[in-house]
Amino acid sequence: MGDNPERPLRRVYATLEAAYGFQGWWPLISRCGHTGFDGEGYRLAHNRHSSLSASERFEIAVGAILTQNTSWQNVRRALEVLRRRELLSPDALLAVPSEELAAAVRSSGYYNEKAKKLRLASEFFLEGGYLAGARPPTRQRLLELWGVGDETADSILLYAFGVATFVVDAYTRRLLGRLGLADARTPYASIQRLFESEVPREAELYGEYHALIVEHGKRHCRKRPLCDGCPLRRGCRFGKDYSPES
DNA sequence: CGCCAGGTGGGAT
DNA sequence: ATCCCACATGGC
Repeated sequence: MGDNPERPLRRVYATLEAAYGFQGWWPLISRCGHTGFDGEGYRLAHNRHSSLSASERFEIAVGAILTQNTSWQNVRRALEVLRRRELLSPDALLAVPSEELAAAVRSSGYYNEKAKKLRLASEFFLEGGYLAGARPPTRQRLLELWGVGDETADSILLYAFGVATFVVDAYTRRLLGRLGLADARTPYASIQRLFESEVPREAELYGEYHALIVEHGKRHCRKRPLCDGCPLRRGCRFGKDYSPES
């Protein structure tokens, strides 16, 4: 995958994979088998050799909500607190007072709203029986949940349930903008369609692609771009050797 | 200090 | 449909 000039997003994938290597998202604190803290990264978990437990699925959904407009660093601390207090299950989470839950996720910001979102999501998963049978909810059902929008719904579907839906986030939008493939007003669904029409519809591939975009977003494609050494310099409007064709 | 980080819902235009 | 805003912490 990667060298079809008609499909620029295949080439982008190949370039990012070559530059950063296999990512293997989603980062799961419960799979690192240790106590504490490791500076940059928890081990990645979701790859084709390992399927997820109900508890891991729930942790992913919680992380997807907590990371709304928030750095993963801050989310990770909150997840650690939740784990230490044994609140990383829908039942346990619903059993504590809202104020206590909010305090636990304080570091992730918007903690009152996020506490409410976590409670609603917990009820949703319990009542739908989604975690037990690993039977994914529909996208539409997820979107009916207060606090779950397009990106969060797709993240949960893709990373917690292995449904092949492409996740579009701020990094994705920014990258496509700089590559001249979208602009600030391109709707979520259009960007998603762009990827899904070009990239073979496989959950592993979508998961890896999104992870690579996030890595690229952190290393180079920030709001203020760091074009030095950027693997996508060629073909990017911010790069020195911009050329629309290549 | 100010800006930024893997958004979302509610309200006004 | 499309803007505008509140929501909030921690790192640089």
